[in-house]
Amino acid sequence: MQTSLSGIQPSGLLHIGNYFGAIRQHIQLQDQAGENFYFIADYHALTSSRDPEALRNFVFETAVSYLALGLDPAKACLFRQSDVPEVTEIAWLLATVTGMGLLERAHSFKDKVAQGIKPSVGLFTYPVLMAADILAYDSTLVPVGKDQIQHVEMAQDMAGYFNGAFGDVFIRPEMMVPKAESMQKVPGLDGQKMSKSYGNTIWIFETGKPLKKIINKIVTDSRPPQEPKDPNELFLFDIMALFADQSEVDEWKEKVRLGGDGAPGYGHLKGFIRDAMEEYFAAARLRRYELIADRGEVERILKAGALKARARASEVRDRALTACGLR
RNA sequence: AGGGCAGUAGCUCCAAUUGGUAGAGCGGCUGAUUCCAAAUCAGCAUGUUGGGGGUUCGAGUCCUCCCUGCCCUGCCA
Repeated sequence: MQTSLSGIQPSGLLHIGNYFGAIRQHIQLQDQAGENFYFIADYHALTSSRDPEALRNFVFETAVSYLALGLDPAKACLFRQSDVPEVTEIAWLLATVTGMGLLERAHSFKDKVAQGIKPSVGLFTYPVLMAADILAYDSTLVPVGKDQIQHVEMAQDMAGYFNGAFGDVFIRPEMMVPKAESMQKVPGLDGQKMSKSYGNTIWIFETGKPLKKIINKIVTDSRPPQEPKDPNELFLFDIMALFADQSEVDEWKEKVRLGGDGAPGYGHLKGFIRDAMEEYFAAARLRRYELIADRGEVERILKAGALKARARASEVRDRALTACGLR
């Protein structure tokens, strides 16, 4: 039987890059046989948050977003990372078998330091906690984006170190990395990869006038509508393709390629994208409003998830404690 | 642990007379313009001056304690 594990950090509002890059695939997994765990990585978020109220809101908003976007609590176990204290216990056990060198080689850590961020010990040991997240539920499958491959490899390494020293305790999970060709490109407003750190994101649930303004900010050139253009070099169409049918996108592209009086300007294309996106997330937006109105229900779902997650994590922890001689 | 240096807006700052209403650049936001953007123009806001306490009519500025970061010298489970 397969056990999958997905996590997401509640460090901001979720954007469409998060959705098409990760969330959508995460949610699809719930329909496969086996168990599926989804955690909101609030311990991880604390490595960068100093604002308790904001963190609480982001955790809630992240839970609501997953549920609104289709996560079904009947099929999947959604919980807060910090509701499962066994994870931090396992993290300590893993830390004792993990060399400094492994962590010093972590890309994400080196990147943050290169950005000038003064790292806390928590940021440095982030991969250890993440390994504990992965190993605590005996997960067999971990879906991740390219940027997280190294972290999963490190989790596999740490499982190997511990098992090598103390016997078979942890299950080494497989990772599932989406194939490049199946990944839709999600450029940000400026054409770079959409990312919170670039400040070029579009919030999933944006609507109305704010949505119009943000879509209009998509960077274009100053060529007039009549001028024939190669649509494949316009990343505007990559964004459009996320929300519109292939045939519709092709129609627009053809008009742009031909140019002339019948050709749409960038403004028209943006108007179409805005409407398509608004429609695409319409149902989810409604569910989000309902969930926000019923905080208690969201809390109940998270608590129920935590109960199930703890049951599993405590089994794994006990196994580890016994193996290494602490019990 | 001891000694030294530093902390001002989201970011960067040798702005801030002897103690006298906290500034600039970048970024951000609003509007004009534009098919939409960009550029340009007009306008707006940046803030517990790391935190507490004290002196003073009045503290970014002086005193004190604490926090954080960097450097030096040590100590150690």
